[in-house]
Amino acid sequence: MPVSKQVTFTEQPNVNAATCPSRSVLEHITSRWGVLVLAALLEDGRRFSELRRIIGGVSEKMLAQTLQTLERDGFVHREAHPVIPPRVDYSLTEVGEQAARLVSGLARWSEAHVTGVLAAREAYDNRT
Amino acid sequence: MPVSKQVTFTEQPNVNAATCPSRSVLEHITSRWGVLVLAALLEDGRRFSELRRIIGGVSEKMLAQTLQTLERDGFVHREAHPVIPPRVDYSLTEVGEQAARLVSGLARWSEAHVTGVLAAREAYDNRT
DNA sequence: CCGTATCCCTGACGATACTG
DNA sequence: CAGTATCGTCAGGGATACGG
Repeated sequence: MPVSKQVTFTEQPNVNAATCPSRSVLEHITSRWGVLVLAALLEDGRRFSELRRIIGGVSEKMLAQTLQTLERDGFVHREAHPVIPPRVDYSLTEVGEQAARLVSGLARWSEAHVTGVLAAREAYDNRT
Repeated sequence: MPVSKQVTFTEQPNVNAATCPSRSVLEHITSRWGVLVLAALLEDGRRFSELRRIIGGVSEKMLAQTLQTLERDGFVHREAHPVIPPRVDYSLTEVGEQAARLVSGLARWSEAHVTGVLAAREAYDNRT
């Protein structure tokens, strides 16, 4: 790749970071709650309330929104059972599982290096 | 991992998503400009103005802020040359290169699947 | 050239209340 | 139980101006 080219991940000229469509995919799967939802579903299919409990600190609104976004992108399958009380199961699709494995790998890498990063931060802060 | 456990990536009980320290690492390397900076540096060391040009649409403020964050975390090495006019070179550290390869992989995966995702979105929107 | 400082605004997010 | 609706807050990020 020539030096003069922009970094766009699309190989198309004149497509900058802001308008690059793959950015939206990346943002959805690496979002604050997207990562945790994918990780939770990677282990097993879940109900809404299960997800809410397993992922600590997520509001109903954000969980619903995250699940809708991931469903719309084709990463999550939603199955509503017409029973009383309502029951909805969420699971990963084929591509969703690929995505989940990738972000999960990134998360595990972060976890493995968090000590070193914390040390680096302290060293950085302690230098005048 | 037992079903009853929270998803925290730390294996520590009572540490929820919001306070999990590895989240901050993940957020820094997957941030809007973090991804693009790492990708740009993965190819080659860069000067500030080079990065600004290569990454379209980034403000000086955000580029400086992103580079500082990544430097503080120990992912980016900053070398200021005491010359007139000022010249500063940025490059990846060892861990920074690992991080860059991972996020770059995720970015390439996103790029490869963007067509399918776009189709999924349209299908989702067209169902009543 | 390489940033820092300031202002300001959008939109992400949480809290709360309500519905099928 | 599984959401939707509404409101308020506040931090991310752009624009601009200025400093070393």
